[in-house]
Amino acid sequence: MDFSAELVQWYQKNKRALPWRDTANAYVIWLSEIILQQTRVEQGMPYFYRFLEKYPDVISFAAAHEDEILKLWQGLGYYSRGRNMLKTARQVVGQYGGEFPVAYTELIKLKGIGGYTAAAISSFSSDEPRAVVDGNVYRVLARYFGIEEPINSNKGKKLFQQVADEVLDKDHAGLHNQAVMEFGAMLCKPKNPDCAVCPLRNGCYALQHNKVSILPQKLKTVKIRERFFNYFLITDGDTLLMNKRGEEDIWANMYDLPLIETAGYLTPQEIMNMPATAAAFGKNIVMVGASRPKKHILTHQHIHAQFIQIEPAGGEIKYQSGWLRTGIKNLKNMAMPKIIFLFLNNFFNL
DNA sequence: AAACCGGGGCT
DNA sequence: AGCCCAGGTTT
Repeated sequence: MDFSAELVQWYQKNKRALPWRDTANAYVIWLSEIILQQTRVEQGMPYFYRFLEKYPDVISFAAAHEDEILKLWQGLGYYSRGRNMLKTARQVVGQYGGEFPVAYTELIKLKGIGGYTAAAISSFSSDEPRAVVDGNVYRVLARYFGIEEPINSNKGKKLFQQVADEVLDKDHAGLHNQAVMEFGAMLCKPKNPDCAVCPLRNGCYALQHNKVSILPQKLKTVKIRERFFNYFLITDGDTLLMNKRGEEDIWANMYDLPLIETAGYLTPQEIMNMPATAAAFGKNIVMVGASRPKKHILTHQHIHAQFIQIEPAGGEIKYQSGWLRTGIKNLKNMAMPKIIFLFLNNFFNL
């Protein structure tokens, strides 16, 4: 038996009796699908009943006031779903004569209906062969077929939709779609799936390769640090003060300039007034120039750098670890981050 | 591609 | 505390 047939057989034996199943009424299916977006069945169920009782068809829904919809939606979260539903209901009444669309290409045009919901409504109401891809489908496909592409990358989304379309039973699209999702929700759960009793265990890549717990893969959004580097340009004849960076941070072991990092942006004058500046370079220093802030973008960090030229270069400087005086003619042999090289190259005409 | 939207259950 | 839920819209 193939993938789809196994799932459907499992589904027919184990499915929950849910009030929006066994209906072809696109309005009712739409109501349930919007409510169930990012929402557990148990949480959405009472709302579904309340909405259906108060608005038994799209005509009555479209006639509601937004305040009434939002009040009935209260506690469910993602309140734009309720507002979008009202827009869509009114559009269905105005443009489709109150006949809720069942074609994917029409449904996808409506507010609050994306690819998943359009596929769900069209397949459930008219068996249009469109594969649904939701959180459950990602999980089932990733595990069974061993797909390691992250589900939240553009490449991954395309790939999973493609695989879902390939395994779809096009003659029984609605049944197939419901089966995959129910299977993902009830058996192939995110944590502690019931692999021991799974009808697909023999063909499951993740189970055979001990990868159930790591699939599906998801790209975690790396938070970008905003950092503010205040560099000091201190020349003395044909030399300048440089800094060899340590092992820990970005640009490890490369050269930049003496640096005071701040938590946020400060103007050059504010930097000059900081006690840390006087402590490093002496009390009698004077700012003789400053660059505009420059932004340098790294994968995980945005560096906001500015260059402040100070004088005199006298003996008050307390050399910190890594600082060294270098001949300007040596600069061309020193490895520097691009933002430093660009500045020095421009300043000294290297 | 990432931010934003939300309450609630599970581990 | 972090992940996930029958995702979609906006920037």
